[in-house]
Amino acid sequence: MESGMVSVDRWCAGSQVYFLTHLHADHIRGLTPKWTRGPLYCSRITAKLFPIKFPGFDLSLIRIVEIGHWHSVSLLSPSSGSSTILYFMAIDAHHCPGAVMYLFRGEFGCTLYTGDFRWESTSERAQTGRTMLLKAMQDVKLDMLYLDNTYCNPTYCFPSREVAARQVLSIITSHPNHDIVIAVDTLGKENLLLYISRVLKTKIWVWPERLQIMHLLGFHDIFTTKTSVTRIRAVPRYSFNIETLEGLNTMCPTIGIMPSGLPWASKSFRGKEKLSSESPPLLLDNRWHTDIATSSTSSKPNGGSLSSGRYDHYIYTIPYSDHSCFSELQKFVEFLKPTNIKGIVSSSASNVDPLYHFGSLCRIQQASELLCQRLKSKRYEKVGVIGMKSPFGCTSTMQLGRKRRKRQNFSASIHVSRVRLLRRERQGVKIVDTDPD
DNA sequence: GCGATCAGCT
DNA sequence: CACAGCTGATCGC
Repeated sequence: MESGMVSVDRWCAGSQVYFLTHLHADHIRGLTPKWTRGPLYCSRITAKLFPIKFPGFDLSLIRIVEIGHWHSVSLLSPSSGSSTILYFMAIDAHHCPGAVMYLFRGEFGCTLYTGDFRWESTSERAQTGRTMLLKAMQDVKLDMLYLDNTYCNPTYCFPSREVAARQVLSIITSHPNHDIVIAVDTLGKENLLLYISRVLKTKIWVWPERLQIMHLLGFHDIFTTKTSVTRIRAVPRYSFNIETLEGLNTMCPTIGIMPSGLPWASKSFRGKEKLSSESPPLLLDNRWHTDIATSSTSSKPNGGSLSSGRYDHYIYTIPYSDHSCFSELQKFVEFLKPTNIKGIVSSSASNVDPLYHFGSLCRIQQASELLCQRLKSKRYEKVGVIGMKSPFGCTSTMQLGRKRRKRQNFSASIHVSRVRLLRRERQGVKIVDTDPD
């Protein structure tokens, strides 16, 4: 296969088929309602939600990929004109509704693109995925793994969502007379809300657009837009801050719950925190990455007694994450034993290269060599292209989207040149050669 | 004027 | 630090 035939979460011109893993904003950047570049493959749930994100989108371009089934598409080599068949399967990514990983097989070999995913290896859901992957790859090795390396660092350690959900519930039940606001995005963390609703036998308020999404997802009697019927509200994360909580507390005692895998999520509130010596601190410390992760439920305010002190009086951060933690990534890689790995999130301060941590788990002998090459060339990279030897001796490439991450600290001149390079990339770099990466 | 893209922020 | 995603500025047709 030549370059530009297949794109995943990447929406530049030049591919014959386009794959979407899920509908979060950083994976659909570049996709517009006027899309005409080619067929777009996605899961059934994503297809159902699609018109909300892209009203007026030509739905005849959407191809639904059923989870757990092999699909195929014939692709044309732009230079030789010969055709080749791409086989692909979607596997539940356990991230947000509709999120899938894609397993590709073709003359280029076997590639798995996880997109954003959570691999709670002990859960029943992950067992299904494990079985599916085992069955789909029983006779082949995985040549390339594109991995959600959001938390690909041993410092990222957090419990399963089941455990985190119990922590959230415990906080709510320990504040029986408080209003509760929970920060959520436009998609994701539905299971947390469903769990709260089920156990507490209460409806949960959501904003009108979110209610529409809940209805499309099939949740009809659980959510409401009437504030009078419940003390629990799920609110947009961007509306969730110290000022909002302080404002709410002038009217009614209210606590906020921030479900996030980011260990520093609570710190972002510190800048605006107004210290009060009278009321006790309510925020959970963020040491869950060391102790709470291993305890069943620990939701007592300040239960872990962080030495650096208190955070906000109203906001609890809970390690409820839709991305895999480091140990889960490790298990995933051990399970798949890929020949090579590449992160789908480009470099940032604490997200290091998957090859650095998992290179020894790969089957390639030259892991360190590859890493050296990568470190030299990755700074300005946005677009990933896989190049693999096929069983037939030709080289193939596939264009893949990369998440954009905030830039690091650079000197002014380096920063400027990097901005320029990044800008050029965002305007669409066409990959012609096989990437040595 | 409008949609697409980007910077900045949380 | 930045999960995902908003707002407002700017670009380009």
